[in-house]
Amino acid sequence: MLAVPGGLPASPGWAYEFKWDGVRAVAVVRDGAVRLWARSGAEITTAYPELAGLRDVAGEAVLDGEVVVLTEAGRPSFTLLAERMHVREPARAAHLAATLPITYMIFDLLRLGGLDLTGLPYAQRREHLEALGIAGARWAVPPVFADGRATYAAAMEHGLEGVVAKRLTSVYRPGLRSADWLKVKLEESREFVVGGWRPGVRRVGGLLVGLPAVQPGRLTFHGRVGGGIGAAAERALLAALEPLRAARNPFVRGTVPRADAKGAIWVQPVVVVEVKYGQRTPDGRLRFPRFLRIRPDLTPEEVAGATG
DNA sequence: TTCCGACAGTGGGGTCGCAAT
DNA sequence: ATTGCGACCCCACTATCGGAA
Repeated sequence: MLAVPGGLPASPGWAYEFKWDGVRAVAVVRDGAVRLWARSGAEITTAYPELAGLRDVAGEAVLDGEVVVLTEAGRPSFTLLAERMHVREPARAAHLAATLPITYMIFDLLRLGGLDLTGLPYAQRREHLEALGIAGARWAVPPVFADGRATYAAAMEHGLEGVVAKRLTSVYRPGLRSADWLKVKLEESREFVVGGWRPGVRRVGGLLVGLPAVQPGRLTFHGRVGGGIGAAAERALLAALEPLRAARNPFVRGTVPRADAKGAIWVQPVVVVEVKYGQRTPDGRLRFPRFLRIRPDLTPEEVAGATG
């Protein structure tokens, strides 16, 4: 069951959980063994050997949750988890389980003792889940809250990805994206300067964007933006960028990875665009970026620099 | 006839493994 | 040894098409 993007519900009758930034996983505990499945249907058991211990706590059960890697600050890091996601070789997985351990955030109980619980309302499934008393070094049942605004504020304070609101009366619908679960993400939008673009299937595939560098007239690279460019926006972007074609790369030397520069058409760094995104990666790139609008009212000088 | 929802397609940040260069 | 590419993970958004209203 998947969540639909939305805002905080105003009506009562909802439970609020933190949104965990990791990999969704269903755990099947049966016959003294634990098997894990990804959203795609692929089995991912061998990637996370530290969850084998779940066999002792749940009996016969099917659990739903999110695999995360917590930083020292206690915040999930998808970037760190990425190093573990693809590992299938047992020896390497065991080594990583010791050096970069994951935590399984269990937030739903789909089967217990041979009984299907998906037809029960959320509130009752949650009661059964909590009654299991699951707690361990590598897994947890994270808390649920009744106050949406307070939960959102706490997520913001702790630098989490957002909040998921779940209707208390809703049944579990496997594989379905349902409005009974709403994900309310913490997002930012700000202005960047366009330093080039890459043609794609469309005329404008993605924009290479950056922020003014210390060196005048140059940019530090912050990633590519291709999502959110509709037909009208594409026309406007081409009209603005075509006259600015430049022979040289306006980004500070060495800040644009080779793979990003491939096929790029450079422009004088003049056009300012507003970009919406989730978070930034450790090296400053934008995660889930999408184009919002051109800001013809702003000049690069008015866009805060790379440090701001 | 119009509207809406599901779906495919296009774009993004990543890692890993393998094949081609 | 490097580069390219697809397979998996996370995703947002647009355009399209068929069915419901």
